[in-house]
Amino acid sequence: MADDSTSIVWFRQDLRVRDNPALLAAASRGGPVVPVYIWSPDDHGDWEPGGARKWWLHHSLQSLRESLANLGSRLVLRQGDPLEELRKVIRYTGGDAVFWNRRYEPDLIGRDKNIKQALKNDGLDVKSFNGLLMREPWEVQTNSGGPYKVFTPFWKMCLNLPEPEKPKPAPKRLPLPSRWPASESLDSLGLLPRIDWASGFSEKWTPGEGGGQEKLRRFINVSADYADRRDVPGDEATSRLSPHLHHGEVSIRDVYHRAKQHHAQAYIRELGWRDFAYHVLHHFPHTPQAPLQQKFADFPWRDDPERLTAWQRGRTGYPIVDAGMRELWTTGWMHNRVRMIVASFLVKDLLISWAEGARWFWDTLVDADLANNTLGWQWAGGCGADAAPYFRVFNPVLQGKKFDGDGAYVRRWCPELSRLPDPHLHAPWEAPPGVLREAGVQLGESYPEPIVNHQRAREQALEALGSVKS
DNA sequence: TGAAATGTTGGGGCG
DNA sequence: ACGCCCCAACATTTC
Repeated sequence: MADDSTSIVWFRQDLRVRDNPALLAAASRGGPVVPVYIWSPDDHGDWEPGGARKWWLHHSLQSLRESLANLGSRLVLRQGDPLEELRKVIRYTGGDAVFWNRRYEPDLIGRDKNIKQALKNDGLDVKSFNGLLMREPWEVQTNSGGPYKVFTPFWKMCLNLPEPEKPKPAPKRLPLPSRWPASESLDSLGLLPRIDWASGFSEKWTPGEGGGQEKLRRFINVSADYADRRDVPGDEATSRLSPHLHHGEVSIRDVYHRAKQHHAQAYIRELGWRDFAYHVLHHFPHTPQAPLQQKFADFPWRDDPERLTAWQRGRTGYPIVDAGMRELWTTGWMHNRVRMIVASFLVKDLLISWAEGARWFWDTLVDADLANNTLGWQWAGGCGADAAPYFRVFNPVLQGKKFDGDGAYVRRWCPELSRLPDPHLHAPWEAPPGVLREAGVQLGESYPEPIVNHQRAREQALEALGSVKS
């Protein structure tokens, strides 16, 4: 292999320099390397990245540019049709190889396949790698050769397979080609919101590889408590790695091996859910749009814009639900236990379609991920893989008392309730008038009355969902 | 990765 | 001392 042959690395959902197989493959050829990112939102079909993720992407690209600068390189930013832009870069730099790490969204698999074939026809060396998952969707099969629809047997099978490889360090340096292609400015991609609703995000998040490594380090130190405390949203016992993992800023292999060293089995199992979500999405590519279980195809979900808005804005009158929705709006993220609670509330208490919830999460979550979002919402909706049975209805008051007993979470996100004593915090409408007055709470004024009666809503949901026939 | 309804048990109060 | 009731605590079943 000639030392001067130039390699293009097409960055996508792998915005890191450590343990990046495509980047390492390029670097190991010994010649110049051209890192490229192409903004092409039209390729995502109905699932163009939402507002929160675009905010994240902007900052992540900035961070990647700095990481590459530390290796003596730069990042070429382009927008438009990926094949066209790649060809322009190849022509300009005289590159003879293109490497990338695979993506798995249904719309992108087809696109990438076409690009690979076209570039091969151009006479280039084209290779793709796994930079995102412990197991790629097709690596895991039932004994009869089909896809899994239930997590536990899927995970059992995964545990029988050889371990994910150890992560590899970043390349030492990336030589520049003699001709450097033009790059658009980061601002010109228009990723930042016009109205600055994301100001709360930067207090909580540092997008990019450095921020991800920092979160990983912090989490590993407390990971011994994960199994016991991961369901307590007022604690910081979960990893908060999801947006970093989604954007590929930390390597899943890195996370896996660090967690394993610390015997964080319960956490590794959660990483397994992520692989499972990709597995299901790959084998059932219609699931972002339609329920996996056919019998739910025509379910008469309610169209109730008023209640949907109340849910979105955190004004349902159920403190744990409202706290979660406000955390989401303010920080672009929500604790996983609370995601289940608010999802159950939308789908079962309000009988609004899981798809409406998925849409809202898609636009507001910095970790919005088509596989995880689809699996999670269909789970809550009872219509997906390993779905919650229709009769499993979360009681928002009991969930609040059980997982936020000291009220730290609700008090943080619903400060207008913060002076309510613990016994009434999760059901303010049941508090005696004197207690409410004392706490400065005026139901219907400073905090909403419940928009539905949970007991009645539960019965209606059981009746409606129970009539679904297979 | 639930909750409510129903059933069972066992201890304490009390006539 | 005994039976009866109450009810909390736990277990099981049902949705």
